Amino acid sequence: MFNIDLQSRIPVWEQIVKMIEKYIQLGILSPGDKLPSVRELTQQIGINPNTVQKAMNDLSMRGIIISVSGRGSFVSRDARAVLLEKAEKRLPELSTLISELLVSGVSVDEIKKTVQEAVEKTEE
Amino acid sequence: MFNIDLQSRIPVWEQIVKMIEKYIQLGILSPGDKLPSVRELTQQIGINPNTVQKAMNDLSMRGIIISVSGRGSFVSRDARAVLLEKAEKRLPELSTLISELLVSGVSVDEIKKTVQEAVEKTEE
Amino acid sequence: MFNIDLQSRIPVWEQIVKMIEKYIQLGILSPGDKLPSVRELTQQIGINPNTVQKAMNDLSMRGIIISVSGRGSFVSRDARAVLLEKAEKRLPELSTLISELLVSGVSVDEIKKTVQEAVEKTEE
Amino acid sequence: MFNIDLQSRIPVWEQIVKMIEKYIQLGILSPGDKLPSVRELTQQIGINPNTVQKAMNDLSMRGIIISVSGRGSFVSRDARAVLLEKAEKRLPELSTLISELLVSGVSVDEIKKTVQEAVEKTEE
DNA sequence: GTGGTCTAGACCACG
DNA sequence: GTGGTCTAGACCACG
Repeated sequence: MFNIDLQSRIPVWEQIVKMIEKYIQLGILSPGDKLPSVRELTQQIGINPNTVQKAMNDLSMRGIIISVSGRGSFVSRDARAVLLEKAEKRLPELSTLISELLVSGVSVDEIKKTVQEAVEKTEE
Repeated sequence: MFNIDLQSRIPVWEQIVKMIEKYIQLGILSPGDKLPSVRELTQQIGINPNTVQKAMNDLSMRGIIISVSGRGSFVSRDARAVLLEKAEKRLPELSTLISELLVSGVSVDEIKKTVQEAVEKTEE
Repeated sequence: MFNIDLQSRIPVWEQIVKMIEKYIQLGILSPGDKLPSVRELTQQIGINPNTVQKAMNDLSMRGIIISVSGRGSFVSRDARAVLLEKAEKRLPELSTLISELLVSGVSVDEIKKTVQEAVEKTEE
Repeated sequence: MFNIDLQSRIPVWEQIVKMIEKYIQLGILSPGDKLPSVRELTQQIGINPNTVQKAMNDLSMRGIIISVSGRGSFVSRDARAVLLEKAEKRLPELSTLISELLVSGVSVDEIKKTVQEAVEKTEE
């Protein structure tokens, strides 16, 4: 369930954050659902509790999950809204990436084809 | 001429690399042209010489520039080819980004609009 | 009748204590009145019996209620006096909060307005 | 310079956050100023580096400081604006506290006197 | 059992 | 030297 790459330049705690966000976006985790506990995730991923805790803390501070001491962590009501808002803010990244590719000599056709394929593949 | 963001999570040396690559791609620097010296760049950007050196080493190792000791660094003949090849390899990044945006709830229309605008803006 | 916020950082047992104190202060519960049993409260609030018990112990220890084994708990004679004494001790909290708000740049007017409104709203 | 109470129910990292916020609000630290390094604070306060790091991370995520790896942490441009915004959100706390005191039997006069004194003391 | 805090300390990339 | 990441593990209050 969790594919963590310890060699990646992306910190492990961020990878955990991304994974959980993805599960929420895909509807595998819905608002109100209980997340696995820090200890469970620790065992599943085979990693230190503090690293998991850091991921949970980040999600909690951004209002994506709500952590209740002694009870567990739960997907917040507006988790998806928060994630959508975050994604909207990433649209400039898309602009930048496309500019860079074009300037490097990648053709418009190639870019549009890649975009189209990504859209189709995701919508399945 | 050099917009370096010290607060960015991208290392300064990588930002310098990107800048020089961009100048080459835009034709501001052409094959055979002499690059400013490490000293000049250091002063212009107002940064540690080692950082500039690291950027130059990276460009040199990838065959984008050729450093001749005692004479300076020059844009290589096949600099643009190297950069195109690198860009082609970045197309999967585009796929990934689009998937992530879609999964987060960003609409296909919004993405296509952003892509179109970026293309038009760059082609001007 | 009991608004318990499980997500609050304030422990549930403290929230129960506050609620009961409030009922006494508002005269909904008067000296000599019998409190609902632990069982009743447990069901009403839908929470662990130990948590309710902990709240009762605290109230009992501070002389606000008197627990008679086998008979139940009753509001003590000097419950209100105890609560007033406790409140007087909280005046420094008020000072601290106001200082913090002022130092943060909140205007004196805004603070006085908030104070006035709170007074009027409570006195109704 | 740092009064940390290890016995307090407020976590040490939060106490550090509060301290730094206060210095910014009082103008002892101004936008652009460099904060002491994690290691310096660690020694000054006599506490574990991770605890200090946690405080810095919190300030950084809320946009109050900007941490530049390898260079240090700096007070952000809009640090004071962020702090003011946070304080405005705390005005309901003031309402609640006053209501609670009144309901407990504290007189309006006593409350207004305390408010007035706090204002005068802070404005000196 | 649960999340949260804290210590002690190693290691990393960057500048 | 700097911030950031991570491990290993203890302890706490709460429920």
